[in-house]
Amino acid sequence: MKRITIKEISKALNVSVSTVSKALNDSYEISEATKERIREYAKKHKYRPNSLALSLQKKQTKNIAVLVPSILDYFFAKILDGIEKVATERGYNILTFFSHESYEKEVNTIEMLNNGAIDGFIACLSEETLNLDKIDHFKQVIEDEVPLVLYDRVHKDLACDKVVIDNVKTAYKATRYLMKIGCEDIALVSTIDGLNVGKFRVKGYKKALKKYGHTVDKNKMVRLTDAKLLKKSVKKMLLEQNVDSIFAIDETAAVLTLQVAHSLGKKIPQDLSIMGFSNGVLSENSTPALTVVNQHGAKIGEEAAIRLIDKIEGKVDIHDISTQIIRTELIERGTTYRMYLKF
Amino acid sequence: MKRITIKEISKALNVSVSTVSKALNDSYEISEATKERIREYAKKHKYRPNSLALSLQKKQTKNIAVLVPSILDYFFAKILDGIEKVATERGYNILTFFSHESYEKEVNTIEMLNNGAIDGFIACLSEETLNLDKIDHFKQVIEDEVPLVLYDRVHKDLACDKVVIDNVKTAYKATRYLMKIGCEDIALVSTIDGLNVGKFRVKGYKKALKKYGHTVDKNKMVRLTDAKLLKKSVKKMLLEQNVDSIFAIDETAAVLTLQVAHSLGKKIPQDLSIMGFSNGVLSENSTPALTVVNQHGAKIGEEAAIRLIDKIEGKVDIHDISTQIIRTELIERGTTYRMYLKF
DNA sequence: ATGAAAGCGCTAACAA
DNA sequence: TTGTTAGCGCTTTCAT
Repeated sequence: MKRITIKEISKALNVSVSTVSKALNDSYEISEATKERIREYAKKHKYRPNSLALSLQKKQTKNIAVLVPSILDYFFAKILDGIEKVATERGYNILTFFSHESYEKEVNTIEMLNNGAIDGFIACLSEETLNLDKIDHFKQVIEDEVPLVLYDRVHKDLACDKVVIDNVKTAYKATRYLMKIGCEDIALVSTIDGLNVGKFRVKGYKKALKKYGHTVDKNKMVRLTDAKLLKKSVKKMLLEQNVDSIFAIDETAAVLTLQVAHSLGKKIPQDLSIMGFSNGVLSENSTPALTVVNQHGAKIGEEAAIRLIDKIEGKVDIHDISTQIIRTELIERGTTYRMYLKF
Repeated sequence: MKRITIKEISKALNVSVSTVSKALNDSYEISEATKERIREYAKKHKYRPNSLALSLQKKQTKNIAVLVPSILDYFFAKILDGIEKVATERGYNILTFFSHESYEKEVNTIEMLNNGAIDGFIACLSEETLNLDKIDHFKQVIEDEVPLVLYDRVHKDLACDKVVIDNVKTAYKATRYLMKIGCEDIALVSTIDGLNVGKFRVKGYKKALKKYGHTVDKNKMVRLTDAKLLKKSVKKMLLEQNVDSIFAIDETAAVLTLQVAHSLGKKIPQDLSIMGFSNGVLSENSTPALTVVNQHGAKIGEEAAIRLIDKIEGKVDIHDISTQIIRTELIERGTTYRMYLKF
């Protein structure tokens, strides 16, 4: 059965299109009798207003675009889930795009969409974009006054709303916690050294070490993207260096570190404490379960969506930009040994 | 800077809107000189055609809706990733909705969208929908002749395209493999007994047992949704029953089973073999890594998208419906002990 | 080679 | 209370 239009209803019922439109929108101008007649006919023929025509007219689509580096990453999945939740509640649909860390995909997506197809953007910069340091496509969005909210991986030169965590502070907290429970030689392992957030975490780690009189030792920092190479390096470090704990600043690093430790026959946490970052399924289900600093993915997504929609609906002035910092939390589980609790 | 329209260009250049339209579409009717003038002006003022107006006119949105039970499930994330890949390649955007296994959310989503907002649906039935056995909302979509492709969790009464795996056969294969490598007492653990796919897998398991002369023993089947209860039951089973292997028909079941086995001090795979289903991050990163029957999530998504878009673009007749069965594969890893290889 | 006009489906200001 | 008309931004026939 073909979809029916307002025009066809008007013809069938011998009234004008505007009468039909008003009746269907329950306008006070139309008599109850006419309304009833029209409603009945509409219902019978399963009338559904064409959303494109509405959008064109109202100049708003109720669609928002969401750019995600990778949906296979649990942290981003949680963020997207949070975004979708709020969007649905507030009557918006989300168009999702996975950049797979490609600058080109990111640019293409934005260019394709920045033409009235959506009411706003929620995005996380791809790794390549960050490395290339090319952000003109986002600048264009801002210039066009299309609402834009960046999350997690942001850029200081982009004057728009942001929802992030404090990576430096969180890493600082995590490192300090390890010292608190008695660790003396805290190593660091990272598979995300190419990301600004990764660098921030290293910064926080170093800061904490210095603050409490420890020295930063290059030999106790393994920062590699390749899993095999990283495991090899961690193994070497564990064998050659004096290390009683490891701060793995991303989930992959944590899992790999745990595997190396197991393969070396280390008892976790007695022989070695491990602190993870971000609370994914892997961290939760490892043996032992990982102690981590958790970033609330869902919350990040929700806040980003709230902010964006507030902007879209004019509840917040388009020029009023803010950076929202979502709190992180330490979850103590099985990979850290609490010798005592200092300070 | 506000976005510019074709009308404004026409005014500025003192030509008609149709001339501008044709010029921008590189029509042969327009002189090169005029085209150049118009193109230049358009470029200078960053003209972008309004996609809504185009959609309204062409009666196609280049948007497809994707319904996913939960994006936090790695298997579904892979499927969505596959869908997005194909959609992007073929110039379509995807609107994503997460039902969180809610019938109501599913119905609302479909009703909201079935009005020209999208060109087609790709969906996986929610658990609640399956249990309620209410599928009128999908029937309506089919009746409206809006292209629809169902994946993974489908329904026999829905006459539309489907992309699935053969759950019975795959479970049969997995069970038979365990027997092949020498297992005599194969138990089954499931956390998805509420799903039709779960029931199919149990069926395949039983079928294999019978086929090779084993008896189906209720005491060796644990089917519970709650993690705590399930672990307790599995533990009990492992202590009281004679079991040399376990077929965990979903990833959660596999992980929990592994945890119980560890807690009981079982050596895996020497004391107990475990076969998982679906190859998620957990299966890959467990210790030991799980032997699993893998379902190719990305492939499922890609095929679903290809089929849908072919339907949308009329490359396939709307009434020509098919069920595509994606092959599964056994990945042998660390949780199965190969005593020998029978048959 | 260019333009006028109709139409996609709908809303809304204005008229009757 | 109901209808006429213009317009959202664009494409496309049909004139010119």
